[in-house]
Amino acid sequence: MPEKLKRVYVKAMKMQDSDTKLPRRRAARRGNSAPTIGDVAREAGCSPMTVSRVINGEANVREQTRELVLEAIRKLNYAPNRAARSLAGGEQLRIALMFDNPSASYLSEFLMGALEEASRNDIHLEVQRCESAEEALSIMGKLAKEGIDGFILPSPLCDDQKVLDLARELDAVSIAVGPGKAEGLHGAVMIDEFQAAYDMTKHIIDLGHERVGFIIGNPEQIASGRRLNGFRAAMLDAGLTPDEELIVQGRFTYRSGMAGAERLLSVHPQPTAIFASNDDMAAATVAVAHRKHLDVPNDITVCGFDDTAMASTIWPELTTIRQPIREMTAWAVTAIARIIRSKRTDGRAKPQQKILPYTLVRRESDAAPSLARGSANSLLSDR
Amino acid sequence: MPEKLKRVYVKAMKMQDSDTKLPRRRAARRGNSAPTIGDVAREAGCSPMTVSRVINGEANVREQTRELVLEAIRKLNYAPNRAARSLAGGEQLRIALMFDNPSASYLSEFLMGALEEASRNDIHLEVQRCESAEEALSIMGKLAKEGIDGFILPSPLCDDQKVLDLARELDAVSIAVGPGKAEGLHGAVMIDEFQAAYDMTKHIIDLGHERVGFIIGNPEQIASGRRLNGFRAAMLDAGLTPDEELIVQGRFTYRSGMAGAERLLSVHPQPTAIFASNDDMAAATVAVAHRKHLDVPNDITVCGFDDTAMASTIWPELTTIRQPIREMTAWAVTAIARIIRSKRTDGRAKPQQKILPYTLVRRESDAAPSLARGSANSLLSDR
DNA sequence: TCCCATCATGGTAGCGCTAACACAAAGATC
DNA sequence: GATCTTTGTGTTAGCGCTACCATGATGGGA
Repeated sequence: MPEKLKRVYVKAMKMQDSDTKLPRRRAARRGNSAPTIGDVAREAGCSPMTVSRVINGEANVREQTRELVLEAIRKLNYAPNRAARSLAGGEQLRIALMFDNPSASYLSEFLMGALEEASRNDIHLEVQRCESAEEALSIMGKLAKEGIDGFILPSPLCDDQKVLDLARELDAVSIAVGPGKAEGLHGAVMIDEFQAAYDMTKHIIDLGHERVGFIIGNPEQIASGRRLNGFRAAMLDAGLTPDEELIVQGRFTYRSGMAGAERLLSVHPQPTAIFASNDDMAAATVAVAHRKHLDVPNDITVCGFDDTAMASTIWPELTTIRQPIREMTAWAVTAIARIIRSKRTDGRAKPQQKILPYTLVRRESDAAPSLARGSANSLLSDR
Repeated sequence: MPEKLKRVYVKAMKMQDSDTKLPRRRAARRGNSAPTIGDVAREAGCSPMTVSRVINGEANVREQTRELVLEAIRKLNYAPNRAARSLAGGEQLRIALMFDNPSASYLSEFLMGALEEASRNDIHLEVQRCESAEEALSIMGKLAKEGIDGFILPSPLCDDQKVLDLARELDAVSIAVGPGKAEGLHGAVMIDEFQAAYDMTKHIIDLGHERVGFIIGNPEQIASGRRLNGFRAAMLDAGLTPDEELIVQGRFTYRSGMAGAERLLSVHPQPTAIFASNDDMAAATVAVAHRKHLDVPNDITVCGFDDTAMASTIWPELTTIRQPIREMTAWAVTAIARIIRSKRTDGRAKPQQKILPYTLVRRESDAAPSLARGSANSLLSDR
């Protein structure tokens, strides 16, 4: 063993010598001299190969050696060079993150989750905005021709049948983020929309509300139906028959939320709570309520869904459901990587699905119904 | 020349031969066999080096050769391997994108601009969220120790003196995005906040308004003062003396916007227009106006600043100023790269500054003042 | 006791690309 | 015409890392 060590050292010394002879070469090549696997090896007294094994957590390294290497890494503050790694590894995954909804407040979460995970796994992420499903189709086609390995399709793209069809056709791996008909795709991450809506409804009921209004989301998105079903089920389970007059159609937009809220608030007796299928519509509901001089939450409880920036920007801040968007995209990225790998090895890979937990974020827009109910609308004070 | 070509061909053939002898090697190494620079060279009948030159747009390549190579590239659908490129290039820039403001609607634009540019230039981007200036400080310290090359500091981080001080101390290159005191930093990108506010004010005045209210932004951010000054200057230039009662302090938050709007709308005679220093405050102003049964824009014009998602979500959609956030971050990334390079070559680099053009986005929240002014508040119809 | 698995490690040969130099051919300069 | 430049191209030697095999040391079963 010492014999070998010596050999390594000698080689290292020789390299340094030749450096002295040709100083320009190395100095010019690498601007900042970050420590390499070789430096670590010299420090730990082993070969670069062993260091590589330790870094990659491979088996067959003696515990003692591993410790030595780890200490050397810590001492030199070594970090592996990604470029070299993926070059030598030979694997170069490219996956595209498509998104519609350019103003979606969850976009930042969405990007962050994907980005972080991609950089951790040396995956090249291509972020693609598209204004419409049609544009998505053409972009996907182009990328597929360039040989992209996978697509991440967030809602509402994964609600679009044409997009789904195309994704199925291409031989890239596609994963939906959000409640899509994942059939044909290679996987999907989502929360349990039904249960989340159920929980929120139950939360409202537990507060004491009996007349609860509901604004449905865009009928073209699958989430809308699931949320509505959750609402209905919770009402029924609480022994309350949902008043069909208090269930109105919306389209996930602020505008549609305003219209819905206007309708709901002109029903008699008025609902004491309104559960909107997303935050934009909930915010619109708050605005309409305020215009009618109803105080939120004292005269009326308003709850949203999604926990977008809107929810915590307006006043009062909205009680809503938070989706773990970041974890969802992170999972999507790793899942794609996993599927592609197993596809390259075994040939085929079975689709994966993941349901992540949501959170009911309670803020300031809900309260027990006021006792003096009915026509008594307390005037909103100026502050 | 034909003599040389032949040599190249021969070599290429030999390579293929050895491939045949050791088929596992290459096949196993690279999963998908993307064309390499060598394939292009063979196709074009020249050396890989020449192909490299063409790709990198270097001089000293005959026009005819360049065409040949370009055609080969097109034919093979070749795309350079990023990993190999940055490995061989020896340069590995790592820059951190710090951000506070987690709910900032411009975050997605912000990320997109940076991401795109970073991937174009093979720069490794590290996205870092921080909840506070303190956290930013500690993160920056940690990253600096890890040897990061640069920081991108968007507002409000670049308004914080401590952050600025730290950035100056570290030997990474820091660039502000937004109106910071860029002194000491290596550069800044921004729009002309003064002129933008001036233009918006002028737009409002040109509509016929004379009593224009203004809600100032967070006093700790430099943009606030500049926007205020722009407002004042435009009023003065139009021969209108700004009524000090109609200039109220805000803090860029929705809540502060509500308070400001309440104050402004209780002044007599009421202003016929309110210019809020950002969209959140403008949205709050719309909400307050609605609560007072003032129609926007017929009874009162409300304008914002920034063109965040909020501006185009609420109803009516806000007339506002759009900053070219995407271009700004893109510029920041390339500027950092440029500065670092010239720092490594010449030793020192002069700071860079860039002012990008903004746009006044006219939507539905502004109109000429109604003729029946004063106490006549037309009731808002239900739709 | 010998042989063959098994383990821990080292050596070698690239991954795809570019920096640096080499070199021949064609002008430019005296 | 001899020398120096310039121009267009090729050759060589890596960048930092990992796949693949080779090797030497162990250990158990024949």
